[in-house]
Amino acid sequence: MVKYSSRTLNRTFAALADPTRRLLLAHLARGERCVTDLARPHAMSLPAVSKHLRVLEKAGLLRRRRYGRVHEMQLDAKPLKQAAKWVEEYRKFWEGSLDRLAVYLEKTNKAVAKKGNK
Amino acid sequence: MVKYSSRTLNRTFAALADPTRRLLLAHLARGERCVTDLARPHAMSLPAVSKHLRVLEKAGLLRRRRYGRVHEMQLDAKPLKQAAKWVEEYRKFWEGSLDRLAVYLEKTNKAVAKKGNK
DNA sequence: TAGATATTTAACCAGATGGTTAAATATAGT
DNA sequence: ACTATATTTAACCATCTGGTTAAATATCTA
Repeated sequence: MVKYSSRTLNRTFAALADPTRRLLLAHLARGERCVTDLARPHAMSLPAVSKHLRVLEKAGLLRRRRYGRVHEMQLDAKPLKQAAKWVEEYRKFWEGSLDRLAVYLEKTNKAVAKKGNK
Repeated sequence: MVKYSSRTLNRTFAALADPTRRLLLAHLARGERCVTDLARPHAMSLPAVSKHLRVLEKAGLLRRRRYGRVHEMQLDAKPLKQAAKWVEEYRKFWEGSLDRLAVYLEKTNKAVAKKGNK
């Protein structure tokens, strides 16, 4: 068993739950970018993107450095490591999904038989 | 590159962002459970747990079968597979984090030198 | 049929989220 | 000093979220 910080997982998964933020991370994965560059491909205002970046920052998924008026963002994937570990705990369950389906169908049939029909 | 359904990832990550729901999944991983059993260890009302279960269900993370008045829940981890794949795309970034830190420090020093101090 | 049990639905509430526009702040360039 | 650029902050709004309590629904048991 791995030890997880609940708050960290909350923030990490919540940050990943938004498609704009996942795209921002993907862009960051291709190098540091300033806010304006990161915002350009998104059909939304700059303040909206700024907010998304702050969410990612609070989740520890990016670091910010200021060079004059320009804020340079850098991906920090470390929180994803914990998230990945958490998800991996369930790997055996999706890998065994066919066996599980068989059990499911068997049980269903029993239940149907018990009720007489449908 | 893997193909992801954005909606599925939205729902999966959002479902995982709540600690109550993560606990419910952990309990489900130990076998099927009815709503009352799942609710017992949680310090909240039954309708609250019922809502959480519906969120998990809509995210495809559990299947529900009714035996009379009892609803039996079963973990379905398949959506986690996609989530895991998405996260894994970033593995190289957290594994290379030390190299990245070195780059970071070097750049910082350059910037500091340029500005003269602090 | 009456009463207990399992679960959901409804109505409500406070606070978070994701967006907007307008204004403020900070820096850069002329 | 003025103007342009990069970014945030503020104020606002609609919708979602996570909880509550009370009532409805469905089923089981006596």
